[in-house]
Amino acid sequence: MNQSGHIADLLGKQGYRLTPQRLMVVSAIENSDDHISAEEIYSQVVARYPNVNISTVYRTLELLKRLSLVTETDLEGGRVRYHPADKGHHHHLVCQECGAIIDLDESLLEPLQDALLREHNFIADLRHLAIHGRCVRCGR
Amino acid sequence: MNQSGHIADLLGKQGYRLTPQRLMVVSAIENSDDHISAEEIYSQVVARYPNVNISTVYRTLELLKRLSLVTETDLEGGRVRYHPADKGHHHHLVCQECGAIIDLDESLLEPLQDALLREHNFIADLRHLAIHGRCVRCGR
DNA sequence: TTTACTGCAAATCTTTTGCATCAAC
DNA sequence: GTTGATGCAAAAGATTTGCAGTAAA
Repeated sequence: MNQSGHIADLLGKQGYRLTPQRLMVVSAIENSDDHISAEEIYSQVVARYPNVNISTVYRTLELLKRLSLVTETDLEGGRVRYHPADKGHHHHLVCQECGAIIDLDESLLEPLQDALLREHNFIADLRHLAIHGRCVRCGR
Repeated sequence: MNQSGHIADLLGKQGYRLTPQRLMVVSAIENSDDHISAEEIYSQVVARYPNVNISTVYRTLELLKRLSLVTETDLEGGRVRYHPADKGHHHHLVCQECGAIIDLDESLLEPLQDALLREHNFIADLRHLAIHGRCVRCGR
């Protein structure tokens, strides 16, 4: 299980250079409570290091994805969000009304996963599923 | 239950002008076996009516969405797909390896829908869920 | 010193918008 | 004849890329 700062270690061990830009991108992702977008990461990094470029953020995210250190999810449409790959709970209920994002317990999806395997021989990758609908407050 | 051509009727009855461009966009959606993208609709329309503009396609889709005559789904990322709103509920298994799209029976998702309502008071809109993973042929 | 990484600017791709013209009603 | 719909061109938003300079190792 990765602790804070682990992603940077892994990068270093694999021979990737630990530039301040990369470290700040990684730390933004690790310190985010929830999924974070490229733009949000960029804002955080720029605050301390004003001349970083957003393309560096994207290139770092690309690298982290390739190494399976972060996962990307498309919770909205048109803006992808990132999240450390080993930080559990990757299911979300997204309210179409108010935009609220509710974390979903993994166990609720196990029966579905089993059924898909049984009836369709389909190995479902349910690590980052987003289910849209209406939350309690927004009712129907 | 809408028959072929019904969307155009509905548009007309609501006072929207039945331009050839609109009719062709609507017909492309109605005749598509599966979900169709804006770009694909555009190609079909341009083939017969070479000077239509893709912005017209988007404007028509926008209108049809607003009137709940078509539904949009985000099966991939970065490109949305369209589908007549009343053409049954589609769930898809999307193979990450070969891209195959397998239609999924609605009943498999009912338990999940119930569980979400029960445990989170969340009214899930599972009309167009896409589940990614690996199909039989691509194994794991 | 080497070459991976970065910043910058420009390109891409999808979708949206302003505006003058045009055609469905 | 009106007014809503279209075409065009340009903008917008997210992401990618080419290239020459820079700094991590």
